[in-house]
Amino acid sequence: MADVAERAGVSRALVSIVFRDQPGASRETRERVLRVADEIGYRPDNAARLLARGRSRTLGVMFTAHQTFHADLLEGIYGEAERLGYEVLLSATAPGRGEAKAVESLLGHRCEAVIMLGTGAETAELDALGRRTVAVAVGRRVSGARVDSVHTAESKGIRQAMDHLVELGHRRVVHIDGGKGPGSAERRRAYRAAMRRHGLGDEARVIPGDHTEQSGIEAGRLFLAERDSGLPLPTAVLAGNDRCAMGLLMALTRAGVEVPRDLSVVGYDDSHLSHLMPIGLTTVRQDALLMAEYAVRFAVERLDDPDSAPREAVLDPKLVVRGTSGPPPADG
Amino acid sequence: MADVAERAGVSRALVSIVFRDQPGASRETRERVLRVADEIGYRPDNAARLLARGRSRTLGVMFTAHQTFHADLLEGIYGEAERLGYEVLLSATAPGRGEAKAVESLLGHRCEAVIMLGTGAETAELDALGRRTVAVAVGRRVSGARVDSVHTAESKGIRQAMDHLVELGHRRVVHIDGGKGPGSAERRRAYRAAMRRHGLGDEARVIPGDHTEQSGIEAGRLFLAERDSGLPLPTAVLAGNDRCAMGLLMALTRAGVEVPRDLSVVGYDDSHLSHLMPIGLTTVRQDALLMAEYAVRFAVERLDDPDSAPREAVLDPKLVVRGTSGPPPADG
DNA sequence: TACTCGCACTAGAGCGCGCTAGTAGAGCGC
DNA sequence: GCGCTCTACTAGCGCGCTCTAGTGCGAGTA
Repeated sequence: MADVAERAGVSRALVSIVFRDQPGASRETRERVLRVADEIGYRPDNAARLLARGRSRTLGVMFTAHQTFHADLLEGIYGEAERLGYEVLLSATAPGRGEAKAVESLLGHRCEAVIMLGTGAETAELDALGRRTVAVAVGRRVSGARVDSVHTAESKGIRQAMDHLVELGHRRVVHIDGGKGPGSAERRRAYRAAMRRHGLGDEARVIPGDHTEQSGIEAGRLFLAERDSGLPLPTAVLAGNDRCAMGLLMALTRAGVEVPRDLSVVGYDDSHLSHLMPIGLTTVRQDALLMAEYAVRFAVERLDDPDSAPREAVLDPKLVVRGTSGPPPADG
Repeated sequence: MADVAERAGVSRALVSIVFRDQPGASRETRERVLRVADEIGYRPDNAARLLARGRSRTLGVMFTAHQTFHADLLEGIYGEAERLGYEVLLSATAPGRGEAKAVESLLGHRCEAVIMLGTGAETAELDALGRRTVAVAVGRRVSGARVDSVHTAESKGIRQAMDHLVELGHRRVVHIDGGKGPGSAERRRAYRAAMRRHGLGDEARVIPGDHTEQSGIEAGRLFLAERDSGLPLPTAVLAGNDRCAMGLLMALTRAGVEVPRDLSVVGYDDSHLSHLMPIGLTTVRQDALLMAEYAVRFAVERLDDPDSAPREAVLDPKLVVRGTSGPPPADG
């Protein structure tokens, strides 16, 4: 910076003004400074900038590497953040790298806020984080913590899916649980409620799982083992999310169970994956773009007014009927 | 920091020593400082740290949000970086956010090196970047640029896949190109060479595409349209990568073309996806973990010795035969 | 005793910027 | 001529830390 100033024949302060696009420099000086900077390859140093300014205008985003829905969200986050003049830093959770680590990394790099995609953290942990910094949880309902949240009305989505299945004639509808995954508790509850509402309370069955393909595969194996020992297959399965649904589909199809003839499958997320099955996945769409926008806006607005009450955006999901759902088999 | 020093009755310098885990502080002072820091919630400020230290010990990683193979790589990168005492910052490319932007963001945050997963940049751009900072390209061969690279021996992988297909009896093997995607040029070349070697030079056919599901879908549509106008289907397709293969599979299966009975499909990457098709995808495995380790090590070693010549790690890929490849139809 | 040595600790410069307070000079009215 | 304002620019402190060059002190050595 000093070099630039000297070469351009101005003070360092003026160079600073030029690079911050602030008024107080004439048109020609501005151009001269920029030209000189370009010549000697000067680029303002972020660390020093942050230090001097006190604010980083950077949002940290924690996500899970293999969660395809997160990739959808990321795109939206980048867009909205740019529009509002914020930078985005990413930190992934992965096997061997827990949420705490990912968040520490973000905070260590001076993010002013942390947006957590699909966190599985306890309310108390979230609250602690929310008190230490600005935090937004996406894809999960949070109550009693100093954290904004953006999620879809899980119950509505599940209800739509259940109505769809029951209308097709299904009765033995099983739910594969999402474990501690975001939204799981609500989905489970909504599933139970819907079953009751349709007079199928006795048929309700929840299989523990999580939001990975693996848990879908395991559930599939379980069903097959049950069938082999004489029990009937469910006629429809409501998976915890699309990845789980994909795993289930794979396990079933490999074993010769035909979807949706023998069994219907419904996912949740409408992630990229959903279009890609040979027969499209019937699923519940969450509007990733809109969720991303809300998340960023919540973070930014709370930065401007840190003491406002935690907010919650609840978006309406929408059932997308594709090829994996159909009438139950005649003997079902 | 000053607060901590005062409360603990020591100088700021000593607090610094304690937090950097450096020798020069007695056991009890160390504990006292840490206790005090904990009490008042002090955490060292990264920006100031970087500024003062001159080094950030942070690696930047550019990746593509929806590229599942990148997620595999990320896990490996985090692991190896941690082992070597480096932090990792992520920046995604996405629609509306090009590579240049992603890289600028990383550099702006003081990453000492940039690891680019699957870059489509020109050699000249890479060279310019390599001169400005330490850069490593993963998944793509780079020559003539001041950049280290890690990739698999594309030609070997393609050759294995082609040998496999020809051995099964295929002759009309078509290649869907990966466009400007990493490794595409080599794969295309290897495909042509393999066809010639098998005496099928006249049958060689490359369809332009890229590394997305969409391009697989389009290729599928093309094949189907050709079939409808009386031309024969290819008997096997070598896709640019797994995502492309998935798209192709979807398009074909929907149209009633049965894989591998009517047509065989081979992918490239052995990403997460490959296991998930109802019939597993025959594909060429790239060892993501090993690639990640090489990438990180190259970056770190070049930081220690910036003037060393660019290095290249070429790993051996391995054909993984699953369910999408079989003998060609009798009339093929 | 006088000296070196090692350990625990401190003073203070400096990292590369942003920002506040201030200056120089041009233009204007009276 | 004077004071006034406005624009274009500058001096220099401070952000929170690291790091070099020290100081002081007790133990070991000649």
